[in-house]
Amino acid sequence: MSISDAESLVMDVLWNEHPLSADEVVAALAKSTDWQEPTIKTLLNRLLNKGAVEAERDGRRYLYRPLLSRADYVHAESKSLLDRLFDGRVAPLVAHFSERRKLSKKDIAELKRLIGEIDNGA
Amino acid sequence: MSISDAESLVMDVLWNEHPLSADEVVAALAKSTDWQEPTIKTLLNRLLNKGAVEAERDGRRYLYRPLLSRADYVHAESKSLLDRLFDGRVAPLVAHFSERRKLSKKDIAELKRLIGEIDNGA
DNA sequence: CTTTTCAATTTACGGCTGTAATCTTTCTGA
DNA sequence: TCAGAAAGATTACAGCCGTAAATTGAAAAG
Repeated sequence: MSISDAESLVMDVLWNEHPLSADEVVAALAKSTDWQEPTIKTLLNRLLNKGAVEAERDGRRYLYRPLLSRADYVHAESKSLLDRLFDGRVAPLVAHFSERRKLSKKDIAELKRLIGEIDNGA
Repeated sequence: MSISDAESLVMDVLWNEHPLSADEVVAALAKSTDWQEPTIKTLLNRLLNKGAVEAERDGRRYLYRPLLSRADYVHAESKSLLDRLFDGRVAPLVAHFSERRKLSKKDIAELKRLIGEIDNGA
């Protein structure tokens, strides 16, 4: 039920646009990786077996679409990190990056806005 | 140079207290895992070979202490997640948890405090 | 000095992952 | 209808990981 790093790059393509044929996935990944076509076929198959994508027949080929949502994936990954390293909470992570001076201006501005939003019940 | 999940539990013990003998590490992990002693010896050795811990002879045994700091480990793990999923920034992660209503009162209070601190140059 | 006994090191092994080649099936064009 | 091509499915294989047993080496005890 868990998705490996390589598999998640395939999911990225499908989250971005779907349904797609295997060939289209291969074309999209040619830009960001140097994987051969059979490699990507393997990854699609593993994702199928895991139930992370589904395939619908379209003539002689299949069209793939994600079953797992990107938001759910992101959440599972993030929660796992927070649980392991930050007592399951978000604030200690922010504190860590703040201590290391790794918050950008943009981050700080956005955090302010978020806190403001939350404050008036948004 | 990267530390696996099982290895990180061993590091946790050493970050908590060091130097420790292998036996002491085994004793500490007996509480949280059901690993056998040889398993933990293996993990200590792998960490040694990776340079994540060092060992100092003490009679017939060794005393282990971490070379990699917990803060550096936490940072590397967190940065990797942020890079993969949140465009390398902290704020989008906070936004994600906010959208999912996964920020505790405690989180929100602490975030407010952090932003306040940053604002007057702390 | 020899034997026993620990602690550490080496070896083991199945499963998952990254990476891919090969085989099989099924359209499609001749 | 038969051969060639295209797509998917199966098989491969080395490295890492979780988990641990077996071996070695050195210290302590007799």
